[in-house]
Amino acid sequence: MNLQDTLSKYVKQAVKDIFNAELETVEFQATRKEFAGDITVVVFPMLRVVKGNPVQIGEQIGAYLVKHVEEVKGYNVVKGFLNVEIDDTYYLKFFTSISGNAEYGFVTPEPKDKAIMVEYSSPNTNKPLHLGHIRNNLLGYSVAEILKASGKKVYKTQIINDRGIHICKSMLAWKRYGNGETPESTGLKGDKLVGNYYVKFDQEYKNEIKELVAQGLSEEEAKKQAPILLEAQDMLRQWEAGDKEVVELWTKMNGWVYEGFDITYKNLGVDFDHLYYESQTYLLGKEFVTEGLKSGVFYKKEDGSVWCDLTEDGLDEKLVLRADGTAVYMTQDIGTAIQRIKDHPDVGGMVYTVGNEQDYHFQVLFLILKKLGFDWAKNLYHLSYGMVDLPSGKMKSREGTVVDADDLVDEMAATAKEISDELGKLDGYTEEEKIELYKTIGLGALKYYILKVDPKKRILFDPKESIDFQGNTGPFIQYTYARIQSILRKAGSALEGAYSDIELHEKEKELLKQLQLFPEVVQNGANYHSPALIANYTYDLVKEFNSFYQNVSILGADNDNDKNFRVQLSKMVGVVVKNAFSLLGINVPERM
RNA sequence: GGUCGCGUAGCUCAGUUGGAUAGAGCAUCUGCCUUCUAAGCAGACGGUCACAGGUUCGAAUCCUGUCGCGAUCACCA
Repeated sequence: MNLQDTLSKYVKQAVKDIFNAELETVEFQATRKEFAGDITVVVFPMLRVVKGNPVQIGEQIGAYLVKHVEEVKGYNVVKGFLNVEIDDTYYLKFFTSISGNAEYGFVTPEPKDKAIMVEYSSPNTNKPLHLGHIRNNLLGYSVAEILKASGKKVYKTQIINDRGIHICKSMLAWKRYGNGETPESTGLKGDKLVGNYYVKFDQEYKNEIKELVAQGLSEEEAKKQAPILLEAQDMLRQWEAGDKEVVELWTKMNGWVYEGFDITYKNLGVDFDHLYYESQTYLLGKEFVTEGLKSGVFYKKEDGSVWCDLTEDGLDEKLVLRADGTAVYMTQDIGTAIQRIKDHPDVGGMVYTVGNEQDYHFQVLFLILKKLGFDWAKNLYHLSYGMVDLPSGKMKSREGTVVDADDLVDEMAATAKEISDELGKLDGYTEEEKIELYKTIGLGALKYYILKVDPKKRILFDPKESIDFQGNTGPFIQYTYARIQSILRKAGSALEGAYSDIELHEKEKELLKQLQLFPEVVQNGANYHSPALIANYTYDLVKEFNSFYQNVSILGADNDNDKNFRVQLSKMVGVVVKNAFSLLGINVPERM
C-alpha cells in the first residue's frame, strides 16, 4: 500500500472516530516548498460532511495521524491545509525497494492482454521527409515506447502512400526531364532526387497554366487542361491498368525513395514492425464497401458513387467510393484497418499519429468502422498533433519552403560539435566516438524540443533562432546524466556499500519524492498519449538532482554511510533519466 | 457561415480528479569553478492566466457568450 492510500485510510478513520462522519474520498496534494511537511491533506472538501472550522478539523486529524500512523512524525495546519510530515524511514524504505532495479517504473506486458498497433510516419513517396514528418515520427515512436513501458504489447506500423496522382507527377517529370538520372549518377539520396522532380512538375504545370491563360482560358479551365496534368492523370490510369512500363518506372522510383527514407529513419532512430502499402490495401477497402452496401451501412447514388450517411451522428454524408468505382482515401483507410487486424488478431486497438488537419477524417473513419460492426473499432485513437509552422507560414514542398529532415539533423549535430569543442571536455575520445556523441546530443536537443510540448499545440519553428542547448533542453538532461556517470566512475566501493540510519538532507528527500512519481508518470503518459508528460517529469527530476549535486557533496560526504547512500541515490536517478529518455527515443552519453 | 482546437511573463512552454502567494527555461541583471563535469548552481526582475458573465467556501482549470489565431466542411490525400 502506498503512502497516499495508507493516509487516506487513517484520515477516514479519524473523521469517523472524531466526528462520527463518513468521508468518501480524501484529497491530497504535494506540500508547497514554503511550508513544513511532505504531503498535504486538503480539509475544505470535508466541510460537506463535517461542520466546523477547517483549521480545528485539520488540527484534530493531524494529531490523530501522529498517534496512529507510524510514518507520520508531525503536522501543521495552514488555513484549510493539513501539512503532514513523514518520517525519513519511510523514504529510505522506498529507496531500498527500488534501488538497483534497472526496470523501475516499467511494467511487463501480460501475454494474454490485447496488443495496440501504433501507426506513424506514413509519408507520400514523392518527396523527402521534412520537419513536419519529424514531429510525427518522434511522437509516434515515443507514444509506442511509452505504451510498451506501461505494460502493453505494441506493434509499430505505417501506411505508405505509394500510389496516386502525386507519384505520377514525379514519374512524369523524371521521364520528361530526367535524362535517366539515378541516385548513383547524381549522388543524391533517392527521396531527394524524386522530390526534385515533384517540384519540377509543379514548375512546368504552372508555366503551362500561364500559357493557357495567355491564350484566353480562365485560370480554372487552364488548371484542368494543362497538358502535363492530363498526361499525369493518364499515367495514373495506366498504372491502375497495370501497364508494364509505368509499373516498372513506379517500382524503380519508389525503390529510390524507400532507400532514402530508410536512411532518414535510421538517423532519427525510429523503426517499424510491419509496413503497409496503400497499393496493397485499397482493394480490400473496396471489398468492404461492397459488404457495407449489402448490410445497409452505405448506399449508392444514381451516378454509382457510394456514400455513408452520418447525419444522424451529427456529421455529413461521406463518399466512400467514386462513381467510376475507384478508391478514395477513406476506402483505403477502411481496408488498411481491417487488413491489420487480419494480420495481427491479438491487436485490440490502434493509435493513428496524424496531424490535426485530419481530425474530421478520423472521426468519420472510426464511426464507419463501428457501423461496419468491428468490436475493435471502439479502441481507435487519433493521436492528433498541431502543425509545425515556419515564421513565413506553412511548409510547402512544392514551393521549397521546407525544413528538410536530414539537413536539420545534420545541423543539430554540427551545433553540438561547436559547443563541445568550445568546452573541450572530450580528451581521450576517438574521432568516431566524438562524432557519435555530437549526433546523440544534437538529436537529443531536437527530439526534446519537439516532444516537450503538448502534442495538440502547434509549433512555430524559427530556423534562425537555433534550438537551445541550455536550460529546459535535451542536452541539459543528457549533461546531468553524464555528470552522474562521472561520479559513479569514481565512486568505487560506495556503489555497493551498506548504509543505515540516514538522516535525509532536504535535497535527498526531494529527489526520493520525485523518483517515487515515475511509475505513475509512465502510466499517465500512456493514458494521455503524451511524451510531453515524460519530458517535463525528467526535467524536474534532473533539476532537482543538479540542485542536490551543487549543494551536497556526494563523494566528499563526512562518512562512508552518507557517501554510500548518496552514490546509490545518484545512480538510481541516472537509471530513471536513462529510462525516461528511452521513452522519448533519446540516448544518454557517458561523458559530454 | 457550421464544426473542432488553441489563446498563461518580452519569447518558448508547465500547470490532468477545481485548492495556499500561478511555475520553469530563454532574454536582462547579481553572485558562485585551488572541492564530485559551470551544457551547472543560488538569486533579482518580469503576469488584469485573451475579454465578459456564471457555478463554487475556492476557478488558469468547469459552464455560457464575445474577440483573436489555426484547422476542417473535395468524387484530394
